[in-house]
Amino acid sequence: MSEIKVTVIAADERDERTLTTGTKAWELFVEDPSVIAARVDGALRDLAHELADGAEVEAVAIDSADGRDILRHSTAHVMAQAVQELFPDAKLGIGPPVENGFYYDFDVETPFVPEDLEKIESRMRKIVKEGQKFSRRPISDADAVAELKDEPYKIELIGLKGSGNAEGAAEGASVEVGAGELTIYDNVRRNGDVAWGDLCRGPHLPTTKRIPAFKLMRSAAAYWRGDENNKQLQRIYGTAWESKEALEEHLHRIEEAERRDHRKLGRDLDLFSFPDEIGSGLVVFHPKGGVIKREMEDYVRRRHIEEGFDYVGTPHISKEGLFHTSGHLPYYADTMFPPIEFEGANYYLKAMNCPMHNLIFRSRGRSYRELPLRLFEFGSVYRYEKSGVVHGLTRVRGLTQDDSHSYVTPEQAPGEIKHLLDFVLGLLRDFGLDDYYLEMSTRDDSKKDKFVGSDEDWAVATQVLEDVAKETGLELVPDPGGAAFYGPKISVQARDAIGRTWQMSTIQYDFNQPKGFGLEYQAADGSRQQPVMIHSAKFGSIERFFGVLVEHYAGSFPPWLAPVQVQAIPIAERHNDYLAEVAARFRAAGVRVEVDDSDDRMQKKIRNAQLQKVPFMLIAGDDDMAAGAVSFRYRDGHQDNGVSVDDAIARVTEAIAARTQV
RNA sequence: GCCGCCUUAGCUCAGUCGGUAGAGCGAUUCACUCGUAAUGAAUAGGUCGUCGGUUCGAUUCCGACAGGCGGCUCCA
Repeated sequence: MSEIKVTVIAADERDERTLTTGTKAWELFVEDPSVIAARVDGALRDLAHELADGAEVEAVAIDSADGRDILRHSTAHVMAQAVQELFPDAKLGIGPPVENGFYYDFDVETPFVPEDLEKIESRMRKIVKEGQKFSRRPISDADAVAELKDEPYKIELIGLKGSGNAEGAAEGASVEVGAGELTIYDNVRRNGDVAWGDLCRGPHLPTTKRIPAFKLMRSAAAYWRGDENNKQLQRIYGTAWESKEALEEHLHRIEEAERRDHRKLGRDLDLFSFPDEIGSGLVVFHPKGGVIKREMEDYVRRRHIEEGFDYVGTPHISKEGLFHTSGHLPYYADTMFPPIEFEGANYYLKAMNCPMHNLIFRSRGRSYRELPLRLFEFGSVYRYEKSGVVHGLTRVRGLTQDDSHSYVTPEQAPGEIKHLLDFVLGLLRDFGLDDYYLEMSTRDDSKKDKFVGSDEDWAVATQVLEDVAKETGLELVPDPGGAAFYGPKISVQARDAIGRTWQMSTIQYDFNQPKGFGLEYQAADGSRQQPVMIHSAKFGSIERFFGVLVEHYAGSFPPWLAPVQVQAIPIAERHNDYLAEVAARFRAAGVRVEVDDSDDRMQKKIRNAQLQKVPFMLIAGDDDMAAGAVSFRYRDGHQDNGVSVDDAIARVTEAIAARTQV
């Protein structure tokens, strides 16, 4: 038996080891049970991988990012085995790990119901307990096709791999068939019987016993290879973790997100509702939600004017010719409500504001001296969102954009885009969102019929946006195919308090609409030139931004946005008049204050104010009254007693003016 | 739009193996006036999402539609 040399890498340490030929990766890590795979020369491998001379080997722990992916992928296999044992006719789709879990798609006659998931889960526990070995077996394409003759979807994937298309075949398909040779992973029982097998490139855990904690979450339909023209398969989502504790924490995080759900908080805090009588995806703001909405709008309107925008107003509806000129009807008709026939013309609800703003630009001759010309409004638009996608405030059918269009010379465009980006990021910061990245949405060159304009114009527009985006130094994520039909866009993705990201602001470079509308300005040399227009929505939509703020703050708004800023609570009825006088002074200082003079006990009033997440509770009893003072109670329960009324007003108004959280 | 699940009082939810319903919170009224998260009592409130079908009888079974939830596709 000859010797080989390998290098074991751990953290920054490199350890040269001399081993006998045929040594498997697991032999290097026997003392560490958390190691479930190895990275050999940069590639993830099973622990059963045989090491070659000169190999560089790194342990992959189950609680690392790669380790969790492997764990979840293996758990997906166990689930698929359980499903096929319980439902022998189920055909396999794909089963990759995803963020926080995994899924596997199955073609079955009847969709899974919750009781099925329970059965599958208990069968999975049995398989885990059995300690079946994940055993890798290379196989030729032809043999694989023969062996998988009953698995039509797998055979389709093998065919795609042959055409070099596996990566694009479907999200997650690359975990089944990689670029190189095919492999099958057999699940082998302790007595050597093969219990189950699946086409898969791996790697996997050594045995099913190494799955510490998992849970099936839900089932849903999903189109085969993500294409709505294909058959729908039944997808089961699950999650798997390195320990029971980690699973519990994950489930707890889900609960936390549910606790913040803006749809629930919107009802609890009496902010807004979606009356059935009006229609799906159409929101009404109640008085308390209206306060927040108005504060948002007032502030944003003021900031736009400070940044050189002119406030304009346009109608919600227009004859169809306008949307032909803008390109909406040829390219965007599916997203618009059907027309209303009226006085011999078809009227459409507008889905975007830009055509109207173009008409304002065109209403008279324009000079280069007017540029950049910046038009801004809160424009209400209506979009026909498919019934299945409507979701709370984040996906609605009627929305209000804080929409602006900057008309500039081509030379001014980069500067204007930078101006808009700085403005947008500053606004988001003012609302407490200070963690974001940019997304660069470009045209999909393979679907040119979805986009209007020449290759050259698109190239210029994309380049200009990309240059400015890079200058910010923010993380820039490509989004191929995500552009609007008339031009590429940068969007700002903001992370909220619990790390979720939301698409907010967008900035789009448009050379098409100026052409379509025949927009022009007179240049210094007397010639007529075509401006570039730059679309920009800062919140994206008021409704969505509202929803994001509710979740970001979990309903505990900073004082400047809180519907009720101060809730005054008398200890006993005899303090009502005193607090009413104090409240009048707060009101005179511009503070939104309410006095709770109901019959409830003081403790109950505190509880109510707490549940309403009011930032300042102002309590007064005999002691305070005698001293001309009040006592603060904050949402976190801490108190500050005996504060003079003047100081109390100053404290509250300062917090409001500075837009700080308390 | 597609697949699955769901819809009972303002909210959260019981319940009826087919004989028209109940709790807690909330609301109203009365009593109580209390120093930092629920005082007590009484009262009101529901054509059981809508429309059809089966049935002597439907909130319950079946169907269609509407709305919601979770996904897929799509998106501010």
